[in-house]
Amino acid sequence: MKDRDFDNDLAQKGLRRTRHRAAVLSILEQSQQPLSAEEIFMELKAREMPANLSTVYRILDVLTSNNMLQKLNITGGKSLYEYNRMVHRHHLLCLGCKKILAIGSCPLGDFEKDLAKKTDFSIEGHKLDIYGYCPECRKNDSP
Amino acid sequence: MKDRDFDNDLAQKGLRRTRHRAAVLSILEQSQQPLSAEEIFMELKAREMPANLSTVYRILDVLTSNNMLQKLNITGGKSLYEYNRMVHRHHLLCLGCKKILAIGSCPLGDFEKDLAKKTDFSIEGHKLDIYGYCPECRKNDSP
DNA sequence: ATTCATGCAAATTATTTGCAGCTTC
DNA sequence: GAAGCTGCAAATAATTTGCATGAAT
Repeated sequence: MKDRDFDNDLAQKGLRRTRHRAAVLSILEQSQQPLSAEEIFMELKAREMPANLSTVYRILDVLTSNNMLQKLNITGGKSLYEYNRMVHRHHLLCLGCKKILAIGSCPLGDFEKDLAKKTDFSIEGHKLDIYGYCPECRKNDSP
Repeated sequence: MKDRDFDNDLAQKGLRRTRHRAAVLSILEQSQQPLSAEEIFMELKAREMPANLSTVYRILDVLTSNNMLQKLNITGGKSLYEYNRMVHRHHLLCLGCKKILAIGSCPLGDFEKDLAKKTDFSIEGHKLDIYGYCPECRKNDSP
């Protein structure tokens, strides 16, 4: 039932509806955190719908270029993917335990307008990630 | 004479002063753009001070962990490094020609305070990259 | 003299690609 | 049936590591 919705989303974008694509969308839509290709690969296996890792990468590519997902390059290591909820979203990362929280609000609207004026760029978007230590890690590491 | 300064900087951090380290600092300090490990590798060769690529990576690592450089993971491909000028700096990337401009100002001070209050994180820093099309690329691609 | 930096080659990690067979339209 | 997914194995790209040698303290 869940996956029906994703099938429609895929069709609307003119993409073929395959079990794997719908499943990837479902996994990311349900996840609180952005996931790596490999984590998605494992979750697919857990859902009895195993796919090859390269297939996972190809699916993530298609869905990202169709704006159904967003690709995050936060760490320099592996890329993370999240369901694109179409609301403007940023991330707060814990430097200790590496957990990632999504942040709802964004203070950059006026700043971008200003910047466009100053630089004569057309501003298309931005990435903002904020780093710190979460309450738990601060407690455990207190000097 | 330039490199003397960097030697001092290295010494102050308790790091050994080697020609290669000073040269990497000098290259990045003089560069308008963040550079990749490979670009630095080539620039070292151009300056008649060739180093092995893995040495370059090791140098970039040390200098980054000592806060003399900043590592940027903007693209998901190769990491870029820039001289840490200790002023708060962000980047404006052209999606067309991939040029990167540094932006001086940052609007996030109050936002971070707010966020710290709401989430109980201690905020240590952030990364902000802004994407758009530069004047030239807009001219060339106008539909 | 000791500690650490470097070069080299080989290993690792994340991701991409070519091609044959199978699904979806 | 044609277009285009998928699996598999092999290729690539960026970065890391082990070890012997050489340079900085």
